[in-house]
Amino acid sequence: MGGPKSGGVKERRALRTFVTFMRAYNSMRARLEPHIRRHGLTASQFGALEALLHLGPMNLRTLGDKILSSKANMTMVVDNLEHKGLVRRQPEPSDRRQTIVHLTRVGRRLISAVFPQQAEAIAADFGRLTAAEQDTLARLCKKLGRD
Amino acid sequence: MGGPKSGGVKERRALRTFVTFMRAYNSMRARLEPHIRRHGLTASQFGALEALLHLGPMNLRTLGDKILSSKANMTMVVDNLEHKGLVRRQPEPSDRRQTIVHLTRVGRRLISAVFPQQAEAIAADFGRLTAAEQDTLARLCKKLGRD
DNA sequence: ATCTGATCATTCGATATTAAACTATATATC
DNA sequence: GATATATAGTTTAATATCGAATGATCAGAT
Repeated sequence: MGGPKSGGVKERRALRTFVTFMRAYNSMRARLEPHIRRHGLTASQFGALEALLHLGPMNLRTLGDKILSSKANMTMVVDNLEHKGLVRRQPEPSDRRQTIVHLTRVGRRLISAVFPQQAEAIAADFGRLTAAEQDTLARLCKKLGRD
Repeated sequence: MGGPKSGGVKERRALRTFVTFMRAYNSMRARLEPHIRRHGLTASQFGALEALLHLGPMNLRTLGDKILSSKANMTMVVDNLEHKGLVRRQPEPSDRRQTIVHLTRVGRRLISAVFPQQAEAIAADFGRLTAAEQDTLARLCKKLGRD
């Protein structure tokens, strides 16, 4: 278990790795987010539009699961996207508890234009790593990501 | 540059790695944050208290830099910590623009108790990786984190 | 047919977060 | 010393975020 105060060797190594991991995440986010905001979108709004583009219309709950956001928050995000005319809500007759979110034509055009730029920025960012290094990173992240 | 629609091989690999990386981050955060919240602290509040414990009193700007948060946000975070009696603001006579944030005795006791538990939880989380894997992860994250 | 428990979306209240405008103070330049 | 520029912190307005409570609806059990 290590010393009583400073934590053991294992703990110190984990903390060191954790801090580096968080820094990498934040650093990448700091580089990528301004790109999205330049189009007047927040990260959540971008995530929602991207999910709708690539997975098709879905209800709020499912959309929230995709972008790792609570139900309560999705109401807000979809509200704001709706105000911008990028999505619309459609009642689901087969289950009247549900509301299906669709991209509007404007929304589809916007995310279709923004996503490739974002993908390119991500690729540029990961260009710091070789292909083999990316595969290693992905493998390690998968082990961390499971729950 | 790859195909006109789907992006090149490099881009697809980067996107795949990116998604896995984000999932790992979110998964870890989801496991660690409830732990902090059980003590009535938010992630930002925990980060601020931790910085004050390990680095000593500092002004709002510096504290914001440490926990990667804007000046405006620090005003709010420190406000809330002050309301809870965990920190106090102290005017800096040598530069009257500045306000130094100190831990109170209660705040110090709280973070001194909570931090080791959090460190332990992080260590448990990273226990999914071997020591060598953690070092590899840290090395790759360092390459991603620079800017 | 009705009751019970689960699910979907919304609302509410609190905190986080940023950008931009603002105040007060400090520093540099002339 | 006056003026210009920069910095620290706050305020404001907008969005994000969560937990908890609510209302409507659905599905399964009795």
